[in-house]
Amino acid sequence: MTQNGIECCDSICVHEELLQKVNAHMPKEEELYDLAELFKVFGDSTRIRILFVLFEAEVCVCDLAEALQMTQSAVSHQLKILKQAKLVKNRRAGKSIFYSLADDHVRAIIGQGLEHIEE
Amino acid sequence: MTQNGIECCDSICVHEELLQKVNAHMPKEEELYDLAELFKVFGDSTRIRILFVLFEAEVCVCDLAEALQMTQSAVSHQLKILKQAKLVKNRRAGKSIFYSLADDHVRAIIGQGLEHIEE
DNA sequence: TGAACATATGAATAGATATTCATATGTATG
DNA sequence: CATACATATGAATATCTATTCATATGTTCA
Repeated sequence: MTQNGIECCDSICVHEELLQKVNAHMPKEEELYDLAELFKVFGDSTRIRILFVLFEAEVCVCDLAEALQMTQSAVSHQLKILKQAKLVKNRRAGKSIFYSLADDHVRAIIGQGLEHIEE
Repeated sequence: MTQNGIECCDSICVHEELLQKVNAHMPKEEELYDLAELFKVFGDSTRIRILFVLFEAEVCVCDLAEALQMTQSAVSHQLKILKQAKLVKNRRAGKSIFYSLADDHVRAIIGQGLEHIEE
């Protein structure tokens, strides 16, 4: 242990205070898991592209597939994931189903992400 | 085609205007990819937990391992990923290496994520 | 310099995931 | 009601990824 007391890492001198502070502020297991699951949804360029389309307008599945040059099935699978994460919502109009952004968190999160990578 | 012109989805009547608008605003392939890569880094509960520890203080690897009850190796591998994404930085102090948050985007992004899941 | 310690890293493995293909569900229309 | 169309979904596969294990790198100190 040195004068300032911040020396590391003998098992004897693990920083107990720090560990207690960390444990006090660490979210619960479930919240951490949900948070990771949410970001996982943003962590795929196909889904990111879908979200960028929805930034422009409410769109039906077949237009999404056309816009992104993807299979209807692939788009549909990803839309399901986006919907489960409550990032998009949909409504039926005849045979078609139109998707749109669920709320403004999507823009906010992607906006922050863009800021970070554009440094 | 119906009166209002927003009927979908015969190949004949894909919404050309929409597609053009989408293409005009869609980021480049590389930017989309980088964005997805960034969120992928947030999309793992181990890395989220590491970031929450770093919210409290600058910490060495062995304390991180202790705090999270993980192998030094596992922590080190994840720290590498966080560093590549420029979410954390490090400095050497003797034998130890201390990690800390690279900038405030990390807090902002996680904050937005927390807001979303807490609805 | 050599021993002990803190961290990094490569290879291997087990588990997760995006797309494809085939098909089911649900809706409008003749 | 039967057909065509738009979307959803289950299974299979190929790819990716987090952890583990063994070991390498880099630092301190005697």
